[in-house]
Amino acid sequence: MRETKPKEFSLPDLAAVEGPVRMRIAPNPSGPLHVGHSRMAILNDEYVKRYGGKCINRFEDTDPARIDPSGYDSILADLDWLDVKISETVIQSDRFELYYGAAKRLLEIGKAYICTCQPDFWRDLKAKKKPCPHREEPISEQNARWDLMFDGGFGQEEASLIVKTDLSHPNPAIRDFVALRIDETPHPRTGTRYRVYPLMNLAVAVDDHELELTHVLRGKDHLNNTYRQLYIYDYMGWDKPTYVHYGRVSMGEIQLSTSKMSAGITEGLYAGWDDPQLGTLSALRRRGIRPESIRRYWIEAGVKEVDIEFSWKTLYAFNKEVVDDSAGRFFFVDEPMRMPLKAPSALTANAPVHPAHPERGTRQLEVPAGGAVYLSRSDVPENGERLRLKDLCNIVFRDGALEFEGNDLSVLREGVRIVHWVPEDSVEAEVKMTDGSTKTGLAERGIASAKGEVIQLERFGFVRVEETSPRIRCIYAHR
RNA sequence: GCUCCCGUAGUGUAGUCCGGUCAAUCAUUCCAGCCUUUCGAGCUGGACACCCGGGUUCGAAUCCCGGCGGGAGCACCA
Repeated sequence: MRETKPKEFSLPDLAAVEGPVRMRIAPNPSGPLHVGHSRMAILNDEYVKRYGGKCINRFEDTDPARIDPSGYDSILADLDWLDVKISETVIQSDRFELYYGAAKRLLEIGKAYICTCQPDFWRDLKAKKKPCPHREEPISEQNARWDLMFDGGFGQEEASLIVKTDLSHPNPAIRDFVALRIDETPHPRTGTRYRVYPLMNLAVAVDDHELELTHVLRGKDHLNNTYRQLYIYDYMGWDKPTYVHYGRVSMGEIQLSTSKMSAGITEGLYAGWDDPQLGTLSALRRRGIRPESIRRYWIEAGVKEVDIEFSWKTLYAFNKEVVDDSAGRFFFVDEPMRMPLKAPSALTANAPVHPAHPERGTRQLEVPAGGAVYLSRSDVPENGERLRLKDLCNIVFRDGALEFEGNDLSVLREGVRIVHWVPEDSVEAEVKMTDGSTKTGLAERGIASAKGEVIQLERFGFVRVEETSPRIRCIYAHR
């Protein structure tokens, strides 16, 4: 059965939808969000938008050593910028009692045990499909050890609560898993109030159930975690949400590892989390990449379980579409070379602010008689070569000067190149590129009024004007 | 090593469940042409794919088997 091709790309329908959905995004507050993270946020948001319901933000901060306290705020800001609608935010470090309760119950119904083996020893046994000596000990023993865990009778790695699955499970990743551990590291939010920390599989299963989620969307790197969490659901007799696992995204060259970005910042390699070299959302925002473009990208990528390669080219193409209509045009000359212009009189260019919108007017650029213009080094013509100075006139280059050669546009048919230029009264400007370099040059004066806007530097690319004083500073977006 | 998942053009994606209308969709990319004003703009056109091998069938991208390839997990991280 063939259906008419939808003009707009859209996500496939979710399975098992009965009324409003409840979904969640579950960031770890270890730093700001990057493009990779934006996928889960946007996908969840899209489905909640389609079916109605709620999208819950849950901070997963159950590893005190891996939290950057600024993440709680920066992630919320990033989500807001992405236009992801959060109905409610919960923080796992507020909910430890809930996890303890579930863990205690698992212990009491014989589906969990407290192990005091050396971790390596326990892992080896597991690999051999053998139970550790504590696995089948009586409940009284287990309870005694539970108390010791909480009272401080055990130190880090001396005891942990383990959920039983199936030791003979063919997949070694699914056999018994740790659910509660002891950690003395102070937590940024709760300090030393707790010393027993849940691990993700316990916390996630309990929360997904408590929050009454209908659908869980996650990367397929969590596939085995899903299988583990399902054991908890079964033991507790909970209804299961519908899981969707999407494939891995390979992002290519760009640096996305939170720890590496953080290290790069301290080393001075990057100016901050929003350095244009990075793939953080704050960096993209600075460059003028619009959230709509990112959203469209992830919608087109879909939720298939295949691994995909991220294409910056495609994202840029989408962004160009979003941004082009409102981007005013300006001339910027990189590596400027002063070229005397021999013309019979003063010249004035009336360059359109936007070629598709004549109603927005023109930029008037004056070249006085006997004056000069600047060209980019790479545009300097060869002796005898003719050029079209865009929106100004035709010239021929002879003996180090540009000679006026009328204004007849038909020369373009002969293959004469068109180049951009700036007059002598232009202002210094710099463009921060995404490879960390900076291009300096001259821009027409009018650019000073475009602060904060995304503009197109003709024949150079789209940039966002970040500062206009004391000097013009732009961040490069894409061509 | 063990386990699981996946395999349509350069990159994504539709189609695969319910085999024919698929000599395979759309987007992006790339190339060419057009355009008396830019462009890396616009328009038009073009190029590029069903991992391989068997089998079932009148007919397979779609079903079966085998191979190959890619990814993930086997953490007291998430």
